[in-house]
Amino acid sequence: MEKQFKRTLITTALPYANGPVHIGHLAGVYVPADIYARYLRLKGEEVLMIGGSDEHGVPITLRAKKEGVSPQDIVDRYHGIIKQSFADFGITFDIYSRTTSATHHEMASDFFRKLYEKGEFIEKTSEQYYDEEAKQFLADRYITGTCPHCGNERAYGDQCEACGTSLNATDLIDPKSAISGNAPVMRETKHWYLPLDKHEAFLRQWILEGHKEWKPNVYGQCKSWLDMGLQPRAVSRDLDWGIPVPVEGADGKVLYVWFDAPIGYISNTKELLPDSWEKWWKDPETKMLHFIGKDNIVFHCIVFPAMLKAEGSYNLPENVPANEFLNLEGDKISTSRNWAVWLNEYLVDMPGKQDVLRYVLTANAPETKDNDFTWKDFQARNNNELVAILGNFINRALVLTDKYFAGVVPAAGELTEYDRQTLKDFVDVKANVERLLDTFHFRDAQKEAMNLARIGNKYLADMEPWKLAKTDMKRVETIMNIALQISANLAIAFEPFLPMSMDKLNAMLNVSPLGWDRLGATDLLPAGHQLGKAELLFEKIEDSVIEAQVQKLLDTKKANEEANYKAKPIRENIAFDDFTKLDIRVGTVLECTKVPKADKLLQFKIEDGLEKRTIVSGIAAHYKPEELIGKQVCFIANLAPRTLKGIVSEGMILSAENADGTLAVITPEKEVKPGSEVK
RNA sequence: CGCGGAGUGGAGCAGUGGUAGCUCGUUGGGCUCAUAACCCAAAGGUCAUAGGUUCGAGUCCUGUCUCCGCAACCA
Repeated sequence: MEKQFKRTLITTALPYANGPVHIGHLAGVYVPADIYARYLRLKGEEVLMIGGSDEHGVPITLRAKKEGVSPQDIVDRYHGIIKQSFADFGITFDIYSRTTSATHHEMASDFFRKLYEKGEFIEKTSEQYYDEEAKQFLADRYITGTCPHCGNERAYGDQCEACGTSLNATDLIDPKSAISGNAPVMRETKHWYLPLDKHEAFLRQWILEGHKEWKPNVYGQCKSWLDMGLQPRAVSRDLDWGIPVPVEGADGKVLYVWFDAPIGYISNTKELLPDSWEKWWKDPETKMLHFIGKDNIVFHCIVFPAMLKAEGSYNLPENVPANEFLNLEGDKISTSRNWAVWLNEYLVDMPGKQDVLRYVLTANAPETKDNDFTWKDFQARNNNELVAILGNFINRALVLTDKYFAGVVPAAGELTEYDRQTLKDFVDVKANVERLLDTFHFRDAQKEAMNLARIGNKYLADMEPWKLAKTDMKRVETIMNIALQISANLAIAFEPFLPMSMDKLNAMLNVSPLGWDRLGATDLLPAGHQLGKAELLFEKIEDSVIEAQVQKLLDTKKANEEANYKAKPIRENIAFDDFTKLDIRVGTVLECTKVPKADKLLQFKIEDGLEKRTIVSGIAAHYKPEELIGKQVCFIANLAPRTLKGIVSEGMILSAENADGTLAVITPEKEVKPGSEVK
């Protein structure tokens, strides 16, 4: 079972280049990957860490259009910001490239062509919306129209952002092309599909039998997909931004982003190592790991391996240590709602505190379930752990040495039993940290490293060298020697986690970085060694700083809500006859129950003055059934019936909707006879 | 009976069969070298819930409830 590998290839999820990166990205993917990479490098192992921006896909083209610039301008901007953020946080990519690179275009094209020539694709023709003036097919995001649910006239073909409903392009009333503004027509288009079903048996064996050691969330989701049965997935799109499908008769078609993006891992390796990249991808002695978030599990465990397997010459990942999501102050992190801590802004507000964030995100990493980032917790971990335990211990050791020995490492004399026990604990720390890192338990590994500082604090407290200094300076020499050896060990143990602070510590100890194999040694600092200048490793963070960050979040949230609120423009005039076609009535709610197995639906029995009628309405999130019984509501009485969850709904209850999506049903000001017309 | 993850002391989290643990917080004490930091001790949990398997269950099985993500659903 235990395979031996010569080298490790680490890939990190490619962030999408239509915005900066935030703490969720860092916590879920890049910090753990970087810790792991640094750890292996410290051990002297051969390791490569690959990253890059994902720069194709529809959202980037839409954003470009909105801002009146080219897609290339958009990706250039965010690729730059993202790359800088990673560099600032000490994420040690061997290469951070991008999917618009020439190398990647060539690699992805070649990959597609090889699968094409091997007959690994199937071709299918289907009908999609086409813009005759712009002469192109329209992706769902390129179609706008009236939302059939809330009447929002600017709903997209895949989703209405006003009511949050996900839609099919064909659901939109009065669809319009986002490019020309014209009504699109249906036209046939051909696409290539990767028949995942063909690889199902292999994947089932490979994952479910061969990789039972994968994390439960990863294994569980793979099993779920495999048990549901895999379907062919389209690998091409009608779009002009992306990598052209490299076969005859594919004009105007590009590779679908999820096909092109993971190949970016390969391209970036090749860009870095044009001559030896294949060793990293095809030599079975290379161990490949994908660091990703839970949203990417299916692509990295099912789809990409199927692609690699179909191609035939590549390795498959050995493990996919996917993390869950990080929330922020109790709410889901959201780019569109600006609910995030952006890395580039953090660096402005908290200069020099990259390691603090790295520490907090690791200490509270969403390894087994979604976790919550709060500023209060950030402050507590900084002040109570980094400052009080780690920083304070280092400071105590150095200040005492400075005071008694003018900053020169004293020699250790005869060891007491207590000294020996303390030194022995080092060795255990090394073994524990290694075991935890080897199994991707970064949170626990960091905690174990922190234990070393606790051991140090306890040692000083128990030995009380400041008291002995009055009577037994010889003994103080030994004590301080040991305290300094602990400090030097800390510099090694924390190197993967807090690289910048450990650089600082190394300078304070006046040593160059020590290798991982030296961790646990008790002679890292020889007697007579002159230490550098003592500084504070970490600083306390005051309440006011934290309050400012919380306020900033609340402000942006509020500003966002207000900026988003704008009464919708009035639609074009209609003839009076059009209005009279609508039969709006008042009815009394006789019964109201929740529709089982549907989150949003309430089922009503309405007294309409004729025969009672049944209406299903999607307002369960806003009203409890009993709140509405006995009330009068307005409804459209002559809307064609429609079946929802097996119930025939005979009309539509009218309600007014706030910008934030909350609803209020429309009720007559005085009670009227059921069935009264609304005019 | 849609799929997956999760429900453990005040907070955040570990813990996949053998005396319930960690960090923070709280309370009391000690120390004073140190960034009012450090050290010790204590209080605090019927491990969501009901059954079952077992000599023994937080840990395995079954039912129920709740939360998160995905899917469906918003006439």
